[in-house]
Amino acid sequence: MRGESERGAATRLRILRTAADLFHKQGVGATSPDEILEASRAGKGQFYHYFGSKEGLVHQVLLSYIEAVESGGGPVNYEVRSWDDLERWFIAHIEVQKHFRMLRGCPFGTIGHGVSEKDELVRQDLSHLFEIIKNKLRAFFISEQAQGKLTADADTERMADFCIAAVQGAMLMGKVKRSALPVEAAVKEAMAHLRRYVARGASGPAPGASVRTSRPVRAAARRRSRRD
Amino acid sequence: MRGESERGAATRLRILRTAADLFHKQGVGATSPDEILEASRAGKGQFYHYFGSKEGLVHQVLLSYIEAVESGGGPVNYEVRSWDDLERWFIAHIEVQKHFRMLRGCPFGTIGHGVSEKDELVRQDLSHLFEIIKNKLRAFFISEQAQGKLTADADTERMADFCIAAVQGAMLMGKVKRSALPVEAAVKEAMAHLRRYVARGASGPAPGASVRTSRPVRAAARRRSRRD
DNA sequence: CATGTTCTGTACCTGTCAGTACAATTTGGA
DNA sequence: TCCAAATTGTACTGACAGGTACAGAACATG
Repeated sequence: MRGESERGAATRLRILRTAADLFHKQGVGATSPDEILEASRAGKGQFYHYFGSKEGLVHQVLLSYIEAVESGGGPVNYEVRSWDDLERWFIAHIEVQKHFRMLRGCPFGTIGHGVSEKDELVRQDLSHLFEIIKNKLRAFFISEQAQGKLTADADTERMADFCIAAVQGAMLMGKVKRSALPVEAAVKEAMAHLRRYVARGASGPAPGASVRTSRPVRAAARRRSRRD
Repeated sequence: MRGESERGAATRLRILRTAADLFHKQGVGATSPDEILEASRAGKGQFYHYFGSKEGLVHQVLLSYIEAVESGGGPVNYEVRSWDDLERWFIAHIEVQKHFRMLRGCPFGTIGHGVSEKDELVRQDLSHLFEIIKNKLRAFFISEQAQGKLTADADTERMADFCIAAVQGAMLMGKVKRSALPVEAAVKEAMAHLRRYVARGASGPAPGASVRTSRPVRAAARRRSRRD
């Protein structure tokens, strides 16, 4: 017998998913191994067998997030190829938050705010994760720029940083105020700002102004836990 | 003898300030009363005499933040009366973060991300705090609008929400990446966006483009703890 | 200086934290 | 079938969490 059996992999994944959900709900610090184990119906044995320590679990959770961002498995699609895609990317975050009745922020941001000097490894994982997201967004801006569709003053790196900051800040406000209004306000302004970098007379698809709910996001969010 | 003596008030304030610093540094959940008490050289007796519980302490810390925002005691000036004031408001946040070597985020945001459903009182305090800040920023936009200095599509409430979200998100990214670059990028884009609401031909002071360090902020930040 | 009040320090309590030890059980291949 | 590795549950540990009890010290006023 070598490596991991099917049963083991299932248990491991069950713990991982439960942990991710609890971390998102109440933060890493406020979540004990015991709580995760009870919710995932597993024992201490498995936990330390598969993850070694709580920090190891957090690392694995973040790796799974990175995987989801890169492969598109999560409720948010990071493959942005048009301005409408970008708008959907923004709105997807609002939808996820609404799905949890405005009780939670962004899972990445929630973990990020909990890091201190002692959690250097976690910080690096998160930094990497945000860097991946940034580069995905930036790739779109660069592509547009290469086609001459952006104004001269557009800075693709700054634009990507701005997108992420706006979304993170918006979701924090949504959680603190338990309201979607500030989130929608911030996202709307952010999107308006980015669209102003579209060069006039560019032949790209006309930027639609309507803010609609993206269906795929809703469906994906529904897949996730419904209880809080 | 009635009320609080001078000595008592001093101890109380010492605990309060130490707690605020530790909460900012490592979050509420990761800070124990014992740790606060040791750092402020006080005993358990005082702690529960003055604050009743840890939650009571958090409440008092947030009240002191509200007071600082309203009276202008802190390192950030929330009395915005010009576009340059607004730019200084943005930059002040970056300066505070730099002062702590990019190891911390915003004190409000750090506490905010730690709240869960169990901390409803804390959440309300924070919501109130952000509302005050929002209204201070909004007051400036409304004033500009009343003078016909804003374009027709400017929405003062959304603009204020956007300011706060941008700053909060920017500071989170700064902390996670331990770099001021994404913070400066996000703040620059946010400021550029807001300035585009300035009506052409308005007679207000010409929006300066330079991003300089505001001296008063530096001095105020220096007053705070230097150790991490 | 008598006295009740405020202020302060220490000892202690119960529960939970992250983690270990280890035995029991299941499993897949020879 | 038999074995060794993989998997699982339970009991236990020292450390620390938030909080209480309480006695002693300082203090303002009569």
